[in-house]
Amino acid sequence: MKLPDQKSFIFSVILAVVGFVIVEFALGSLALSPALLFGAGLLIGAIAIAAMSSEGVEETEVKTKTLYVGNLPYRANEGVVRALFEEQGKVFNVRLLKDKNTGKRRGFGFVEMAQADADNAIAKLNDSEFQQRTLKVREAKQKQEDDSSALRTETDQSV
DNA sequence: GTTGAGCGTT
Repeated sequence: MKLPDQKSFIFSVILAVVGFVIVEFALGSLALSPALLFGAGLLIGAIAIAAMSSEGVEETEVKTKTLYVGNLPYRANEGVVRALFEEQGKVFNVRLLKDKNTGKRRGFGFVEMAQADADNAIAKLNDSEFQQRTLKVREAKQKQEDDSSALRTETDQSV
């Protein structure tokens, strides 16, 4: 059993609270015991979370790898980069980083693809010309949260 | 509206 996204989980909790309130109003008019109302609310919440979880597990089997894309032209947006990488495989996510203060594009970003397609995209798109600029496509360094045993970060703290 | 080595946010 695996939990869905953090966003889906939070949404499930909200749904559980809403279900609890609904049960309160529905059964409250019947003048039942508060303990029974609380139990019914927890039951509705559990059913809601189980339903949301079963929906999230359906597509959690895909193994993705994050790619670092550098030396991008400033005029490039996420749509063009996504279209470029989709020529090599399925693209799950594209993030072009912008400066937090000014909001301008910083000229690099991250593309999330499948593992095989990601390796193919590196070989095809690295040092390739894109809008008169030489792209730098490499494997992303750290921020990817995946169990890929290829890169294992070991803490070098001395005993 | 500008610039040009780099590894990041919900």
